[in-house]
Amino acid sequence: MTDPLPPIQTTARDDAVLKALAGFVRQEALVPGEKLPTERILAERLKVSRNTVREALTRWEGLGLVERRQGSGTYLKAAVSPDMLHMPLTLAGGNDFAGLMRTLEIRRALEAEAAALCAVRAGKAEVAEIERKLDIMEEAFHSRAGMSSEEDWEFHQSVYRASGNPLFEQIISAMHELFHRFWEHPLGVRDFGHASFPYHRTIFDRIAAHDPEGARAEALKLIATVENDLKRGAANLKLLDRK
Amino acid sequence: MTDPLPPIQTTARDDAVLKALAGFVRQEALVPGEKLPTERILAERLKVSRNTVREALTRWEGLGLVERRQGSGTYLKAAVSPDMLHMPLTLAGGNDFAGLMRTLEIRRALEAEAAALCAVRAGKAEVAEIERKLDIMEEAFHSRAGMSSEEDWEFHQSVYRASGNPLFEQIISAMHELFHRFWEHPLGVRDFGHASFPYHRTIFDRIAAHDPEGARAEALKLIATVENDLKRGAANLKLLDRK
DNA sequence: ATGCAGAAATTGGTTGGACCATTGAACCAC
DNA sequence: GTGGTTCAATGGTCCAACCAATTTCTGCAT
Repeated sequence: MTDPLPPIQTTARDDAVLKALAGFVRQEALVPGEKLPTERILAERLKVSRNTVREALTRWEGLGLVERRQGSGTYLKAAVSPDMLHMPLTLAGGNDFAGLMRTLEIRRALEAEAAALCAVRAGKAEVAEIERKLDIMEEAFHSRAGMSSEEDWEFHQSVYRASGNPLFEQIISAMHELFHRFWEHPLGVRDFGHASFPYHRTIFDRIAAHDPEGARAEALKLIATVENDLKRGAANLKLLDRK
Repeated sequence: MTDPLPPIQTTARDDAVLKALAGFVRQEALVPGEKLPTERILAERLKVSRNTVREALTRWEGLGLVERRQGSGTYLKAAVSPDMLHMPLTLAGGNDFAGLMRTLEIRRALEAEAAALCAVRAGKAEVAEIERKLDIMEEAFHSRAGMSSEEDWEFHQSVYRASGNPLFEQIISAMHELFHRFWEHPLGVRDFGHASFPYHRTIFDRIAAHDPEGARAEALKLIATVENDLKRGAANLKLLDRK
């Protein structure tokens, strides 16, 4: 189905720069965190203007592949391979309550599937790692008498990782930053997330028992409690508005 | 849990440009397809260098919000609102069989949830629209004696739309082109997708009956058949390699 | 008038050079 | 050591010009 006559590329300077840079990263075996050559050096070595290099790097920065620090340098932020696919999503209106509910629906979908896959695939090491995160979370919960979003997030991430499919973690991580602020001070509901607490262990139990459908069901229950909390929070806000 | 000392932002020129431009788009009520001011005009009006304008536009271009055509102008490509959230995803390695299976797992997660939500929310009009797409698909199936990926895709899209959450369609559409090439010539399996055909109607039945869990279950079955077809295809390829 | 080829204006793409702002390391005084 | 100071390196911004693709205008032939 490939176009038999692909348009010739007479000018694609910045794209060529990115391809060359991707090759460089691969050849030098750079890992996230390392610094790549300065813009001036790249411009000189690639025989292009520094502005062109900057446009290319701006694209990668927008994709979250690199991070630029003025005065310091440009650093690799994520693994880069030549056959990667860019999927820029722009979600309109994630700031209000409705937008938050929409993102939560996506999370419910992925959370349930990740838990099910995890129950099938997680080996002993992965199960142990999840249990470790679960213990840490429960410890934090009891000592501070409330949900801790940080430890909670760590637990879920360990599940995503053990699912054997890195896409789950990528997508949910990208969304996580989006509603992070809401997660912190969630609409004035004091014991936010309290109701979801017990389901973390039930999910783990189903995963450890290698029961995919059970894990899926428990994950759905967990998200349902979070949804209820959110709705309660929204109701609170309405009351406040009306006062 | 918010960082008590967030880093201050002293300079954010291009970001400011984007914000100003977003405001401009909103004020002028520009819709996708319309042309926005030239870089030179923007630079003059915003009192910044044309380079800065270009960096900002490069970011938007990378996010798929605008399209630049040399000699013609810069055109709005998607709706833009000031409170939108960008979620650039870079998925490594979607070209091989394993990558395809990974994307399919994401699709299974979203498909099941979308079907369930659809069963809850779809009104009469949405159900009718889905049935229309289903009829078209079945018609194409019988006349051509095989699955038609185009009509099949249309059906699923109508389900995503009726879910009431645009994120489903956005995410899956972005991934769709990823495995589109595979979808066309699916690994040498002649009756690819054949097994999934009946589940389209069972999904629709569950949606029309407003049975979310039933719809979820049927959607899971459908994806399972596609997964099996894919595995068969992979086995075929292995045989071919060995010959 | 009409149609069309070529000139001219428009617009994004690229270049080179300059300067500013921030960073981090080396250095120094206490 | 601690806290400034200096200084080179680096990303951020600016400017002015030119290139390349596109669009628009112009004028001639019909």
